[in-house]
Amino acid sequence: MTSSERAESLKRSLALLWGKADEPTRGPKPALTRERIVETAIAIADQEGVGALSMRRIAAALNVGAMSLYRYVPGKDELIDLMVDHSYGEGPALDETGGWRERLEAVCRGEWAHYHRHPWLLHVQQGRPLMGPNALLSTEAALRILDGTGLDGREMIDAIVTTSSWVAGLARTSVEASRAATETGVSDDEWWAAQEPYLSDAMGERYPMLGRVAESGGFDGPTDRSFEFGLRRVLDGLEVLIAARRAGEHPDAG
Amino acid sequence: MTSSERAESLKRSLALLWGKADEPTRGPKPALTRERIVETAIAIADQEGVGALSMRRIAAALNVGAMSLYRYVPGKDELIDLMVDHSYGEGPALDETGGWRERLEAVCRGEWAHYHRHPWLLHVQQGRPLMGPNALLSTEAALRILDGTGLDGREMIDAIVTTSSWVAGLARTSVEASRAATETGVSDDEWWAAQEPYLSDAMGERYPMLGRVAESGGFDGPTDRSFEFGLRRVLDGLEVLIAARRAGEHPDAG
DNA sequence: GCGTGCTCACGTACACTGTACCCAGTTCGG
DNA sequence: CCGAACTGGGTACAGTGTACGTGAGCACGC
Repeated sequence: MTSSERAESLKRSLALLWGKADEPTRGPKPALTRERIVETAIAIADQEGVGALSMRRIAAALNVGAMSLYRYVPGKDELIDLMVDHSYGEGPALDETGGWRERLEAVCRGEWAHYHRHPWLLHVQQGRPLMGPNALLSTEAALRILDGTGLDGREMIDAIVTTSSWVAGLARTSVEASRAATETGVSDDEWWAAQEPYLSDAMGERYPMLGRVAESGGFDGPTDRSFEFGLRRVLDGLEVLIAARRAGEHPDAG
Repeated sequence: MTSSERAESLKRSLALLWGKADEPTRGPKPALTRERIVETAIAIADQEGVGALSMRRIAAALNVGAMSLYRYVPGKDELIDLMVDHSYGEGPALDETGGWRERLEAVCRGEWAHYHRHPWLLHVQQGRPLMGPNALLSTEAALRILDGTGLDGREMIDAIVTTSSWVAGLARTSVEASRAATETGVSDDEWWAAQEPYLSDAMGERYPMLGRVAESGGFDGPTDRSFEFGLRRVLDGLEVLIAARRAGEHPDAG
């Protein structure tokens, strides 16, 4: 794909996201809609994993030929762009009352649940997210939470980036662990049992800390406990900054 | 792949990681070594992206046939396991002096640099990481940092999981953004310019906060500034907990 | 020494993937 | 009513991971 081709693809995605693609009147009535394709694709990705999401698989679920999908969507990349933005439009609107901390906590819990509902979100391109209508709405809501905390624009963005990055990072290990368990049929217990001979060889000799932690049961994979722990720490860290801002400290001192 | 097949593959990976595979004496001398294959694969993944990492590509770089690699490695999954653990054995040993905060900060900076050196790490299975020798060593070193802070075993693990998750989450967006820029030839400016018409349509109407933040220049993608910001917040959050522990608070109150 | 059998490299083949291209059938505007 | 516009879909191609089979090379037991 050349540079200009990718630029063209970007324009197409944007037009699709904002529904600016003009529909023709001539010709036979379409058997499908873009929304039906997107929702079917999301259902497949949710249930069978992102690895099972192929154009042929989606087409089969819709009882059409594989190439018919390309009448509605320029390619798989653009379809995924649509899936991402569509998923952001699911949940209920956020409660806009309460302090920034409880509201930001609610956002984190929402993202945590969202990633577990749609694990494929963690496996698609997210470096330069297409800002669709629903993604914009989510960002706007998150920003509104931090309005009035004394943070400037950059800091508000960075605060949201920090919490979102943490949730995404943790959700990725959590989601992949549970997917690995169900897909491979190797349970967590079997997994650790297989590694145990090698680990216990190493522990006690060169890795004393690992041995101590293993005895206290620290190695049971990322759980909700890890989420609750991190949530408090990250919000505590933000609270330190916000308290300093409200006490009137100069930005450079934060 | 059936359940028992995956269990077998797991055992093979472990044996490879710990070098317990006994070498035969009969037959012709091998033309390759497993280490050479792993290092070549890492070089390709670093330079050309994980998408370009195919068995045929690796074999071509080593001047052998694609199937020859399967004499040294059971499959691509196991090769990636080896690549991951190999990459953990690169950096210099950590400085073991100083307070927990500066040492943990150094770990975070190390991971940040590590992910930028090997972006493919963020795209491989990490839900149930195979604990190879080098991975164990890194974990041990991180745990040792938190020894004596008053945290118990579970909390030490959760603290490390929290910082690592945040670094990984942020690195993923950062790495993908820069890769997208070089691979597609669409610069950051062009990217935002393409979206601008749609965004400015929405701003001012329904998304006032976004408009304000955009004016203050908050939307320039994840940079080192985002990293420095998050680093302070996450460590501040941990410091709140550790200070409470040292003041003798009961764990349930944290 | 020498055959036996283990181990090597590698070619072929198969089931997948995304999607470019082409063609036949449908439907509406003029 | 007829041509233009549009639809669905078949075929084909260049990729992927890897199962399987074929010879060639090397070390050991006799």
